[in-house]
Amino acid sequence: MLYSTAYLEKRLADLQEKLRSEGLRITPQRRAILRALVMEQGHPTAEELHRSLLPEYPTMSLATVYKTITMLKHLGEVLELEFSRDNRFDGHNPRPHPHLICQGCGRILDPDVPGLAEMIDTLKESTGFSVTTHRLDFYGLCPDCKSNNKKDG
Amino acid sequence: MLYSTAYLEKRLADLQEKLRSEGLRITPQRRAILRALVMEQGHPTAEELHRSLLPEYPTMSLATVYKTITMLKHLGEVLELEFSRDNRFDGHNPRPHPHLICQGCGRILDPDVPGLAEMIDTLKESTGFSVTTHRLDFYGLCPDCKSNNKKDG
DNA sequence: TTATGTGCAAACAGTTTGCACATAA
DNA sequence: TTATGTGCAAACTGTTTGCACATAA
Repeated sequence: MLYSTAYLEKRLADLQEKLRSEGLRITPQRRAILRALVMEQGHPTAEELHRSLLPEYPTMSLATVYKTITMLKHLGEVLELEFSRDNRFDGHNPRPHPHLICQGCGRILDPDVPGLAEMIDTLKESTGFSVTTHRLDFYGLCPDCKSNNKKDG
Repeated sequence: MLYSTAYLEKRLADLQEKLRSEGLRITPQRRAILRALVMEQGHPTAEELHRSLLPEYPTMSLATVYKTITMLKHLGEVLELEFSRDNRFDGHNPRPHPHLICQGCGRILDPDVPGLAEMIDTLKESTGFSVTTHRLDFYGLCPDCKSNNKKDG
């Protein structure tokens, strides 16, 4: 997940433009939440976003974070990863895509999975379903956590 | 998901034997919950299980349903599908496997996904992760709901 | 100026837990 | 007989909502 600063600034500007074009107001809170969602590498929870914003915006409420994320989901600009506790949000790539989750450090990567589109086509053919979206999470240990485990064990 | 009655009865007997061998008590409630989990086609929620048991076991509490499911998860005999609301449980195949979920009728199928093992091997190689488990859900419309949609539209 | 957004606190829903009572072994 | 399980109600946690006040446009 290595986006250039220029790329991230462009994404942020595009998001603001989208709000504007939808007639939605651009408040300091929304600007801050957009920025945090875009700049934050990784897939933060609502709590994490809120916590990271509090120092600079001491009156920022968690409810506003949730409301803004909900708005962005409806605009199709944020992907929500639902876990049974602590959902996480992807403000970079709002289209469904596979995730690779390290059970050691919690890191979430967006790996390339070659052949996925073909797999879904096959699935459609064999089942008669129309497959419109998906949620694909692979769990394991990242290289770092694998070697740490060996040291500890 | 078309298991024969004989197969389901065997699964039920195996589960009871597992409890016995672990020194866990076989109470009427547990017997009933095991039976419901095994016989219920599909992937019921805790509430659905509880509701289906209430007529025959009017004093059955939702807490006991949860506690029994938790026990079965620890024994590795039930797979929990976590959604942000209303988790669902698979008492047939407790190993992680792909699901195909109809957004029309809520039906959940366990499709064959050829090439999945190879895909995971490739993922391991390209990322250096050890991939130990996964959660793979494909969403769409089943053939029935597709044609109903056409009629309604 | 006024429709929209914010922040607080309360509500909500699914799940878990503490504890007195019941019961399988 | 007694360690384990049950059922109730309360607690918990992440998320949503209602409403008075604030503010972007």
